[in-house]
Amino acid sequence: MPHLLLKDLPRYECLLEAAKEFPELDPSAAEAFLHLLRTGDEAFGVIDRNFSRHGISQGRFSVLMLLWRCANPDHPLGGAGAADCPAPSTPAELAEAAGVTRATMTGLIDTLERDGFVKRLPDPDDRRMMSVRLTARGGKFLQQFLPGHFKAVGAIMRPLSESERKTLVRLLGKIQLRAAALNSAPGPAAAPAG
Amino acid sequence: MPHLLLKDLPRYECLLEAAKEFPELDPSAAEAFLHLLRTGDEAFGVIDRNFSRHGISQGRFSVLMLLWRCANPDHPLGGAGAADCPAPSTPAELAEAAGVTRATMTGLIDTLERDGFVKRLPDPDDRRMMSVRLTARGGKFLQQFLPGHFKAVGAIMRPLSESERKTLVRLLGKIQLRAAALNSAPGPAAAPAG
DNA sequence: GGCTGACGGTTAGGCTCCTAACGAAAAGCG
DNA sequence: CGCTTTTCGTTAGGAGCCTAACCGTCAGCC
Repeated sequence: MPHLLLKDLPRYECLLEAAKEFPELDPSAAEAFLHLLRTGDEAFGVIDRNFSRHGISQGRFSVLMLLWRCANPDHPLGGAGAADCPAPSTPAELAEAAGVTRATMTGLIDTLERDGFVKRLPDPDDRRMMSVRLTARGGKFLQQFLPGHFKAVGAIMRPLSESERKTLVRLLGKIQLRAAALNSAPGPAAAPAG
Repeated sequence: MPHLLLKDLPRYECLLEAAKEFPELDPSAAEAFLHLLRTGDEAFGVIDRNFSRHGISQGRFSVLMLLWRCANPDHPLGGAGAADCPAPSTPAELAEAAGVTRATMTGLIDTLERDGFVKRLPDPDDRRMMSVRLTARGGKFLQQFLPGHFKAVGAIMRPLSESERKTLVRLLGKIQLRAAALNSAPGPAAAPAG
């Protein structure tokens, strides 16, 4: 599992107390932040257990989904919208789409190829390039794996009503936008006010 | 950075489309789930950049905070509430509090001790045990690091109003509870309906 | 044509996490 | 007291991610 997070989060009263000493500490922001990371971790843990039960990891799953979309352009799943779908198939494109480095993608493809889920094909036009394809075995694996995966995702979100889910997505979207801006900003610790 | 996540999330319409083929796929659940992981990742990325700027990691930070609470019991920060604070100081206790294995904690303490932030002391009563203490240098580091850290956390959450933060925490709490239950359940992929 | 620069995939080495197993020390029990 | 079981910290080995550097190939430019 990913990050490392304190098992017991500080209580809100403790944050209030600590804010007296650190004026930079915004108690409600810290509380929301800790809950966000914590919940994301816990939710990921559920599907990660499901992943490892089937002998794959999040990274490998992402690659398979991207390649699956490429193999079956009819399927709307697997990444961005089908309309602007450039069907990533080279390691560099896959790395870009999955948000990892090319080096990491090499390793992922290595193990996927070793397990027979994908295969590398040399590009006839550009001898630098490779084309990665999903094998029949890889496609079969996804067909068997996905129902359980979707079921698990549904189970996690079951406590939320439809309107609550909408609200959650809206609030998360605000944070995500903000965080993306902060992440791309080159500045030091302090953040621009805008 | 931790997980690996698709850079471009599938759009809601695509999920709707895919649900026709996979009846197990709950579109709104999948959308909320993807946003949750994605946002958590992005938010973590912001503070992780701050961490690496100061030469530490999330794991090392957690250990320092836990030890800091132990060194200054007056401080309300650093972990669970101050009331039920057993002041973790042995590697096993730290591992339990931080939610990692003892083996991982050994590695974290190794590097922290190498950098002079903590030191190991043998327990006079039980020769198996060690006591880990924050050094003056470690405390000084935290005093210098925390304001910027809190500032970054505040910056991430700035787009949300106080009431929105409350709502977010409430919704996340529901998911967290559910995910924790699913994680501790021994069953296979499918989840109990309750 | 030949040189230089950019790009594609890979390799090497590091960090953090994990599981499995170890040796030393304590605790339970005859 | 001896024996087993538990607990503590550590070590060994693996997976996934990263950055930095590499080599082969393509493209621009004289």
